[in-house]
Amino acid sequence: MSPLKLFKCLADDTRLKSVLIISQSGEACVCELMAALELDQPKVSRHLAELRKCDILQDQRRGKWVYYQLHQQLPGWAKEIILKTAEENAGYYLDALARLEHPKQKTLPC
Amino acid sequence: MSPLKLFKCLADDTRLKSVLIISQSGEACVCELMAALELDQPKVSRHLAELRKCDILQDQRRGKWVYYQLHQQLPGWAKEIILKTAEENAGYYLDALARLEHPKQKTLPC
DNA sequence: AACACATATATGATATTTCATATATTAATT
DNA sequence: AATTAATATATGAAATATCATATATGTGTT
Repeated sequence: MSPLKLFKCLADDTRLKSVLIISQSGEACVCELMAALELDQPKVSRHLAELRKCDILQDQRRGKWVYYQLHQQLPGWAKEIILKTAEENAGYYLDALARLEHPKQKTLPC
Repeated sequence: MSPLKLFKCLADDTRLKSVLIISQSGEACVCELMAALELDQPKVSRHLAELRKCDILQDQRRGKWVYYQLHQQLPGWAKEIILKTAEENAGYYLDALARLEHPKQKTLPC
């Protein structure tokens, strides 16, 4: 993971919010992120694919749903940058995070 | 300084190397950065202008030379991200830093 | 001081490349 | 068949590079 690659990946509103939300919630599936970010499915999916391809996120299918979380092999410095950014800029993503339906609260399917 | 703006500004090879070099050297003028990065003058100047406009760097003219350093009002979290990135990714910019001529060592003008 | 000239930096204009979006389609799971 | 997710393609928008030119400072000469 080069620093340039990390910053390029985080230099987009959809991708940055996705990463920050996931860093705070632990994980999220595509349809939850669609609701949180208020974006259509191909758009969310494409950006998640990019984050997956540069090893910032990892995906895990559970039945119909694909859950994304921070990549296990994300270097420590990169993880610290993401967490520091999330801690100090809650206002940037907090309303989106509030729209994130968590599995246990979830009443309706996506 | 929004996190998105910071990451967008750092998402370019020339700008990221400039910021990391300056974070380690304290300051550098345009002609020193040209030598360090092995790039032509307009290219360096434009990228520095962008970093200046989004308040990551500040400039200071001393005679013919314009010196750039980290902006005094850069938020703590942003400065920490830059320093952490520099500490943990020396290999990314170290050869460029080695080409940076410092004022006291400088024998020739730019 | 006025002038010519060299050096350092910034910017305008434009071509090129990169990136994001939209729409349509396909794949996988139940 | 319905739901969830991924991808292909076309299009538009934004970032970047390049070349030329402008501005600012400094030096030397008369």
